[in-house]
Amino acid sequence: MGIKGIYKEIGPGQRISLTALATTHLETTGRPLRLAIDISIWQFQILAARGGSNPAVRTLFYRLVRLLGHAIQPLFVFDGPNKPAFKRNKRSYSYGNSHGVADAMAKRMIRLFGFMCHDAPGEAEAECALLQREGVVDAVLSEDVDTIMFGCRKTLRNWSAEGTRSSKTPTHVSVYDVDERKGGINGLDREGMVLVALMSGGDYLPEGVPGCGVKVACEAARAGFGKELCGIRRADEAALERWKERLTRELRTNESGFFRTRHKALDIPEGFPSLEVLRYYTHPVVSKSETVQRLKRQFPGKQDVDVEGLRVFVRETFDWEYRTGAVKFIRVLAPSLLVQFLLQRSEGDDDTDDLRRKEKEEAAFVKAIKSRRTHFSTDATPELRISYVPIKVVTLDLDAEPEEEDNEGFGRVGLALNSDDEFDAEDETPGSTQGGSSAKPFDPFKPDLAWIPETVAKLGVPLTVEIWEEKQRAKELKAANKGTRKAQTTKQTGGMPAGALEKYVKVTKGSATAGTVTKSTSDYLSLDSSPPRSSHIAPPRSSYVPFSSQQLPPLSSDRFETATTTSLKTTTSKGTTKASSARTSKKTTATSRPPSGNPWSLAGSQASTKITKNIASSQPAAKTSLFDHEPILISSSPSVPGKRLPNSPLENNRLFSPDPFGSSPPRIAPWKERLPATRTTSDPTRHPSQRSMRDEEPVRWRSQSSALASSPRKGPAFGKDKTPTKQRSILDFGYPSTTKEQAGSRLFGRTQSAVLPSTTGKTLDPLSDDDEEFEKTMLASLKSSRLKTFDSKPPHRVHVGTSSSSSSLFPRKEHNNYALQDETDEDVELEKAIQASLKDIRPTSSAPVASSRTQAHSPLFRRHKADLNSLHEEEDSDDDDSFVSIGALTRQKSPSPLRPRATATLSPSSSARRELAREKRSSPALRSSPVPSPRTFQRAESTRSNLLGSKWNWSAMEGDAGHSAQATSTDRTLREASVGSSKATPKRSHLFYGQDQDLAEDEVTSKEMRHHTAREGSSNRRWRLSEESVIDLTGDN
DNA sequence: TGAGCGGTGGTTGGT
DNA sequence: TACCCACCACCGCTCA
Repeated sequence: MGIKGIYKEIGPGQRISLTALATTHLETTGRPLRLAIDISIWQFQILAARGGSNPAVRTLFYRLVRLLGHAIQPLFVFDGPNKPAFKRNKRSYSYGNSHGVADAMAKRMIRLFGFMCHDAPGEAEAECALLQREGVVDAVLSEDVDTIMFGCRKTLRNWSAEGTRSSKTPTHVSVYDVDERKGGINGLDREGMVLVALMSGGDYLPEGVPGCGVKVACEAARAGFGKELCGIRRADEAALERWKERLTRELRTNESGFFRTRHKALDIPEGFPSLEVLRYYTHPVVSKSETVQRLKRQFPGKQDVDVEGLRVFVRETFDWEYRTGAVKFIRVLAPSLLVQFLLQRSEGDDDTDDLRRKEKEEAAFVKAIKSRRTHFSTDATPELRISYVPIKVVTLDLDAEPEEEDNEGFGRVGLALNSDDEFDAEDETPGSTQGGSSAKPFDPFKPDLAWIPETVAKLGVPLTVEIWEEKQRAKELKAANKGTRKAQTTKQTGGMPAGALEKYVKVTKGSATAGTVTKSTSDYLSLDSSPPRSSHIAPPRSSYVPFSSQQLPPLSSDRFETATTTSLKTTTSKGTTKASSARTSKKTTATSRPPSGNPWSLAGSQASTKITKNIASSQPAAKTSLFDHEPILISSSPSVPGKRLPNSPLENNRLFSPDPFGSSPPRIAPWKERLPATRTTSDPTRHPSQRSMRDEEPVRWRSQSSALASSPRKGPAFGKDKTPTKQRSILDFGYPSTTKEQAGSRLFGRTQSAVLPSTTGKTLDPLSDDDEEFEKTMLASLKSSRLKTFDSKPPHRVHVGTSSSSSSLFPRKEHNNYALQDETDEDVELEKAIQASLKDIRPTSSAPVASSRTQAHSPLFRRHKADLNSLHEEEDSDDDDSFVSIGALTRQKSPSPLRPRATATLSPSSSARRELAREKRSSPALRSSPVPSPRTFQRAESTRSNLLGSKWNWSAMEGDAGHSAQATSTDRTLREASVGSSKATPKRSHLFYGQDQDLAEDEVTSKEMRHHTAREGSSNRRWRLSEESVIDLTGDN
C-alpha cells in the first residue's frame, strides 16, 4: 500500500550491505540471519527482465542464488486469499496470476533451493510482521514500510545496487529499525504510522482527509493522535468523537503548536476515521498462534539444495540445455553453494582432534586462500579470496550432459538480457572468477576463485584460514625484520625524518598487525600470534583448539598452489606461537607488480610500484610496509579493486559495521561524518581505518548522510537540489539552456521580454505614451515573427480579456464570433455557476485569469472542442489568423462576466480570490485546470529574474504603472505573444492561455529543445522551435 | 506497483 | 488589502 511521501518523513533508512548485515548477525548470534520475505517485492523487477526463456523466472532464480550466497535463512511468504478488498485496487494482481511468476513455479524453485515457503491467510506483509514480532524471523524484507504499521520492528526494503557504479548487482538494503530510537522512526511509531495512513490515505482509503498530506498527518501523529486513536475501544463512540473534535480544533487553531501552521481549510470528513480501515491495520488477517508456533519449530528446516532438481529446472525453464547449459549452471551456482557448504560445516559436530583429517576435509572444499579484502559492495566486510573447484561443490555428472551440436564452446547460449547481465557484471568485478568475461573460459574442473566473508570461511574451514593467517604473519615478520634493518641504515645516512611523509601519504598495511608497523622485532616476537578472531564468534566446534597451540603435521604438498614447498612448523612458547622457517614462494610475496594503469597512480596511489618503492626508500616507517602489493591508501585515491583495507582485522571488525540488530542504535560510520567536501590528497586527521574503498564516492555518501541529517520540515523537498529544477524551469519557459550570462544577453530587451507576460502585477499604464510606443514596437516585432511562428497548426485560444478588437494584437475574423448552436441547459447552468463564482470580481475587471481557466476547462468548453477543432481546420485552409476567441464564442448567447466590458484592471480582491478557490475546490469540473494561473507566470518571472541575477525584470522595465493594471492591452498583447512560447514548452506544462492539448504532438518537448539548444550553440541567437517556426529573440526585426 | 521527480495550484502567514 | 513567500498537496511521468 505504501504511504506516498512517507520516506521524506521517516528518512530513507539505513543503507547497509546485505552481506554485512548477515555476517554481523552471524557473528553476534552465531546463526544466520532469518528473513521473512514478502515474495511480491520482485513482482515488478522480474517482469522487467527480457530475453531468453522465462526471463521473469530466471531473474527470481538469480535472486535466490544471491540469497544462497549469504548467511541468510529466508522464509518466503505468499499472499493469501483474505486480503482486504480495497487493497486489491492497489495491487491488481498477486504473484499467483498470469502477470507474474506462477505461484507454483516460484514455490517449486524456492523449495529446490532448500528454502521454505509460507502461505499467509491474508496480506503477506501483515504475516511477515507477525512472524517478526513472534521471533520466527529476525527481520522482514518487504516492498515498503507498511510492515511497520502491522507491528514489524525490523524492516528491510529496497534490496538493490548501491553506488554509482554501473553494476546492477543488488548488494544493499535499507533498514528500518523501530527499536533503534525511542518513539519510533523519526517520532513515528506504529500507531503514528497508522494515523498517517488514515489521514493522508489515497484512492484506496477514501476516508482519508482531503487536502491532508503526509506532512500534516505526521505532525498529528507526532502529537500523539495516533496513539490516542488506537487506544480507543471500538464501542466507545463518545471517545472517538472527542478525539476527532480535539484533532479538528488543533488543526484549526494550532493552539498547542503541534503543527507548523493552522489548517483552517482542512475539513475532517464525516466518516473519518474509518474504523474498518483502522482495524485492518490493528487487527490484520494473519495466521493463528498455533500456525506460528508450528512455523517456529519448523523454520529453518534442514533442507539441502537439490542440485539435480535445479539442474532439471533450469534446463526446462531457461533452456540451459546440453553440457554448456550445465556448465553455466555450475558457474552461477557454485560460489553461493560454497558459502552454504561452509556454513553447514560450521554447524556439524565433528569432535575429532585429528587435524590431518580436518585438513583433508577442508581441502575438499577449499584449495587455498589467495588474499583478503574489504570491499565497497559489502561495506568493507572482510572477505577471503578462496580457491575452490566448482565441480566439487556443484556435484553434477557433466558426462551425462549431451554435447550440443555445432558447439562453439561456452558462450552466450541461452543467455538473456538484464538479469544475466546483472549477474555477469558481478563476475567482472575485481577478483572475478575465471568465468569473468575477460578471463579464460570457465572450466568447472579447474580451481576458481570466490570472495567469501571471512567469518563464514573461519567457520567452515578454520584450519585453512588459520594456516593462511600464519603464513601472512610470517611474511610480515620477515619483512619487518628487513624493514627495521633498513630503517636503521636510513637513519645513519641521514635520510628523511621518520613520519615526514605521513601528512601526505599514509602507508598502511593490512592484517591484524597493521597497527604495529613501527614495532621492533622483539615486539613482534612477543605478540600473541593466535589468529585474529571476532570476540563475537563462537568457536565453531567445542573441541576446536586454536591452531597455534598445536603441533601440526606437515601439510600435504599440494595444499597450496602457491606454496608448494610450504613446511610450516610452529612451536608453542608462553602461550605465543612463532612461525619459523616459513618458506613461502616468491610468487606470494609479490615483490613486483606492473603498474596498475590506475589514473590516480601518480597522485601517490596504491599499486604503483614506483611510488611504493620511493616511499620505502625515503621513509623508514614506511619500509615496514612489508608487501608492496599492499595499498597505500590516500583519501584522494580510488581504491584498487581487490585490495583490502588496512587495519581491519576481524576483532576491529568492519569499520562501519552498523549492527542494526544490536542493542545499540546503528551509528553513522565516523568516516561518513568526516568525509571531506572535496577529495583531498590526504587528511591526516582521519584515521587510516576511515579511509576505505568508499572514499571513492565521498559525494554520494555525504549526500546520503546529509540528507538524513537535514530536517524534513525544512525546505520543500527533502534532499533535493533545487537548482536543476530552477534551470529546468527556465528551459520549460522557453529559454535556451545556456549560461546565465548568455541567457541574460539574449533576453535583455523588450522584444525578448515579450515572450513572457508580466506576472508581477505591476505592469504598464495603458495610456502612457511610452507604453503605446512600446506596444507599437511590440506589434511590429511580433507580427513579423508571428507568421513564421504560427503558420503551422495554430493553438486554440481562450481569448479572455479583450474588450475590443482594437486592443487585440491580432484582429479576429468575424466568423470567429459564432454562437454555439447546441448549448444545453447544463451548459447554461454551468455558465451561471461560473458567473456566480466570479461575482466578487470587480466590475472593471477584465479577463480574470481564473475565470478563463474555469471556462476553458468547463464541460461546455470540452463539449465543443470538436467544433472548435473543425473550425480551425477550416481556418487553416484559408487564413493566417486562426485564433478562436472563446470569449467571443460565448458572447452572443449569454453575456458573460468572463468577457470584459471595458479597458479595465484585473485584480479580484483577496477574499474574492479565496472564494473563487473554494468554489473551484467544490466543483470537480473546475478543480483541475491545465490553464495556468497567475502564479505560473509569477514563478516564471521570478525564476527568470533570479537566473538573470540582474536588475532586469519586467516591472522595472515597464515602470510601476499601477499594481492593478494587470490586463492592460499591452499585457494582453504580451500574453498573446506568449502563445508562441507555448510551442516550446513541454507537453505537460500548459503554460499559456488557450493552449490546446491536442497540439501536444506539435510541441517541442523540453528534451528536444535542449537538443536544439545544444545544436544551435550559443552563437546562434535564434531558438529553433520547429523546422518552420523560429522566433528571433534578438529583437532585431 | 512503489517511489522519485517536476510542475502546478492552494493555503498560510508575514510585510 | 495586495503582494510575496514558504510550504504543502496533488498530479502525471518515468523507472525498476
